[in-house]
Amino acid sequence: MGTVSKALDLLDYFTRSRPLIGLSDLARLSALNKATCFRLLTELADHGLVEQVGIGREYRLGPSLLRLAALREAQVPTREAAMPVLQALALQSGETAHLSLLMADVLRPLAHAYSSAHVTKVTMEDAEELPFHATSSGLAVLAFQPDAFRDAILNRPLPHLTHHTETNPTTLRARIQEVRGLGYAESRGGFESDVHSMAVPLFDALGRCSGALAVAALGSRMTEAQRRLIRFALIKAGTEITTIWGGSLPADIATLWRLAA
Amino acid sequence: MGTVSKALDLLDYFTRSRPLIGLSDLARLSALNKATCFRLLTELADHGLVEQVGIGREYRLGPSLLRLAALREAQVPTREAAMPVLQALALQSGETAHLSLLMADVLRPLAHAYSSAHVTKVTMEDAEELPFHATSSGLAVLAFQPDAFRDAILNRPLPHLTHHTETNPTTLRARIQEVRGLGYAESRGGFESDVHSMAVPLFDALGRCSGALAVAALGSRMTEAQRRLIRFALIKAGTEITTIWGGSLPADIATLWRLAA
DNA sequence: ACCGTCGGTTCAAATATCAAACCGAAGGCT
DNA sequence: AGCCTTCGGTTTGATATTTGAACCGACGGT
Repeated sequence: MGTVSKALDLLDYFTRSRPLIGLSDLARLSALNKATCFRLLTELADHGLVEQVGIGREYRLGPSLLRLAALREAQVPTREAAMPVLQALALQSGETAHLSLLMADVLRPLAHAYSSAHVTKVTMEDAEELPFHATSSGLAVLAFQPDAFRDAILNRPLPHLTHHTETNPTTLRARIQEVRGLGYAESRGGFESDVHSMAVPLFDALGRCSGALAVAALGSRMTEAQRRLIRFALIKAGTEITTIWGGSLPADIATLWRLAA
Repeated sequence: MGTVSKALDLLDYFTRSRPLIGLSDLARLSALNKATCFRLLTELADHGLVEQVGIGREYRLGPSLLRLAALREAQVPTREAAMPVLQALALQSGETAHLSLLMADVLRPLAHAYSSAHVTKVTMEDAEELPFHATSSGLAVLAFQPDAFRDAILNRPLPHLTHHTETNPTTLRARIQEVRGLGYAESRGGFESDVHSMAVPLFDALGRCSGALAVAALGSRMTEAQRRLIRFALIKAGTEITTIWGGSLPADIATLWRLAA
């Protein structure tokens, strides 16, 4: 692994639940030498990607990220453009809606919107990464990736997260094939017990499936009528976001979704 | 310079006016070997900090930046929290308002808001960096930095940008001292001819001056009455943003601003 | 068919990383 | 107070990685 990767890996240790990390902690977390870790952090800090909160204190993500992200959004409007649709989806479905993006080879939640229809809801603040095999978003995205990518994902170890997690690559391939045939994906408690979710793929201006849009609800609320309603709302919202992104649906999906509307 | 710095420097070559860069171009721009540049880009791409638009095509900033920026904003609300105040400032002043942040050792514009009061306005899209010595924001920030930082900035070469740019370190020190005494900074055509701007420092929760708030107008519109109005609006908005950020004003500035209100 | 340039790859020579030990300062515990 | 641990940060010399120049094959223009 290259030096740059080591440095960039450090950034991923900062999460919502662990926003501040000291040098020694980070060295332990990353299994890097403390001296190396220090040098990497210093270089990251020189560019404003991390900053130190005090003098001789912990590190946190830095302000340059805001600027780079704003630049990215200016060129490829992604998050801001999708937010209104995401909020409408949460409102219509009465459940938690979230949007995930494929970042290199991991799927990460980027934005979410809650409904106030129920006091019990699926929260998204804690999720850092959505496993492909155990979430509806993951399956939706995987169904529209090149074979090599899908194979690479399915060939690495697939952790059991709940007792409902499907981890058999062959079964998963079949489920993914099914997703292509239906135009949406579904997961029942594969990521978190009691959470039932449905997702549709999103396509960007390059024609790639670069993310997924999902609605997650408590399993107990997922009646047949509710599933129909969510599927309908997802397809509508998915079409909108793909359009806003300047993307276009694969022909078969376009047909499927048109019929569902 | 370390490997990581070289990689991170690459990110700064992407701008609003040059959002897509090919490998060879970037190698030339950065004066890096093409092989090195390629490897660095590949590592950046593996983490989603850049991405390739097609196959064997140009690179652009990647989606992971959105996620990291969202994480930073979640921990240290900066941009989103200041936007409403910034917009109100543009409205009140009838001119372009902008907010800049100190990122490591450079001052960069982070957000701006326009007024529709005049069809001629100062635009901010193109500015990538605000030179400390030639902008009101730069002077405002510099006035509240540790001596070592100020000295480091003033000791490096200070480019002439217009025929009004002040580049004499001694004179600049005096102007900075003046800024501390007034509680705001002013610049007349030092960055761009015909642009007259005023700025106040902003303070974060760590007590540092980590940015500046400015109003920039065509020099011809900067009447004495207008300057008074803008100074008043800036002080009000600056107080608000510092408060929102959980920061507090240095005692002398708090007094100055209270008297001005 | 030629030329220049593109993105990407290869292999000695130069440079950065590693592990371990060390430093002064700060905080907890007895 | 005194002791002990941990903190952020620095140094060392052996080792592994990065570097840079030349080199591909492919593409587009002439």
